[in-house]
Amino acid sequence: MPTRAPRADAVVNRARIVSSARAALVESGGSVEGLRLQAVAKDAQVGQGTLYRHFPTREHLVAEVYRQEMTELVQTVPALLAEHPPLQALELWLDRLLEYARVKRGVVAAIEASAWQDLYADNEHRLDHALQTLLDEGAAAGAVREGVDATDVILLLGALSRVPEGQWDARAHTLVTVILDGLRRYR
Amino acid sequence: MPTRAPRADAVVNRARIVSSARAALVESGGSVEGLRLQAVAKDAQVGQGTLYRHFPTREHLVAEVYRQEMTELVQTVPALLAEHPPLQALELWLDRLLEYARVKRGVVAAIEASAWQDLYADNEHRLDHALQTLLDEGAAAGAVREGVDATDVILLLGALSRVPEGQWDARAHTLVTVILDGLRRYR
DNA sequence: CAGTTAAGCGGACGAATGTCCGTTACGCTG
DNA sequence: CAGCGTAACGGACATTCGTCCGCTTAACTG
Repeated sequence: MPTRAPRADAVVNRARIVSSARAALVESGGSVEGLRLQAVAKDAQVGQGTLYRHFPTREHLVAEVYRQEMTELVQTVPALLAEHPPLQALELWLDRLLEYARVKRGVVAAIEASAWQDLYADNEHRLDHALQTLLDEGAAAGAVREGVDATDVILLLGALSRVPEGQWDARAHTLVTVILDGLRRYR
Repeated sequence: MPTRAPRADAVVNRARIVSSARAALVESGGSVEGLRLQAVAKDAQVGQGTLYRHFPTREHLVAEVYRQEMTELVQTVPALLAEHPPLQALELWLDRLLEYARVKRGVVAAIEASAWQDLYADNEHRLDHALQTLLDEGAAAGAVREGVDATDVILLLGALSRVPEGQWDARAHTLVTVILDGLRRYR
């Protein structure tokens, strides 16, 4: 039962929506809740219904905009674990997340959203799975506390998406440090 | 230059708006972003403009709904500090916050909002000040890390307002524990 | 009490969101 | 290539938000 490929016009429209959303996110400083979907549809030259048909919620749209970033964050976990102890791997991974989020503020919001909804059709972008791997390896090594799962951490990392634009440098690293230290297992 | 007292009808309308908002929040499980202001105005039997005149944003409205809770959380800090070491006082205070938030899910959202806007006319409800006192005393005692301020902690506590209804028991205490342990200063 | 002032009102209005129905046009098949 | 099925479309519509203007009325003063 092979599903038919999307129509060519739908593929083009979808790409145009994503492109317009990406530009609008840059314009709004990565503010997902400030993303005006009507304006995105207009800029993409599609009707409003078309936008919602492709992306049922704004989270779906943002997740698609940042698909590449999510993939990279997920794919970097095995290499970090291969080269570093689990806790250090976790720290380096969080630093990488900070780098992404510094430039593209919507990434954290996309991560938050993807923790609660299955926004991608495959596991390649399941950042919660990747993060869970880091936590599991850390716990197995006795360096990360048990009883915390990836969703908990994503909830906490959500704080990053709420830092005002002008306070990123003052707060972001501190937040991640507190979270990381809270995850440590001290003996 | 004494300011005139509010008119009697305005006082009544304001109280009706708050009462309707409180009921609506209970109905929606404390979801602030799901609070429909038009419905609140209608239920309160006031015009839409009247609602916005009294409460310019939904955060102002929610802050008023939970004014009593905020006062109690603020006022409990000196007593906790008088009877316990700072870190333990902080822990007990966070436990108290959890109790409030368990029953009234909008309390954390009100705290979040009040960290960024001056929503109360006095300092009696400045929860960020109260929390800062706990952090300062803890740092002075060498038990809480330095370089973290109340706003950082409030950002992190924002995770609580995003825990889905059915997962509170599974996650809330863990989140607060991670935050608290991240705030500790280990030597 | 009457007159005045301005606090406070209601709801019309435009913008934005999300839904859905009639129409269009893409892609497949014979 | 023509015809058919249906994927996909545009945009009207109702709802909600937030603003603002003309009107109402509460409160003060002489």
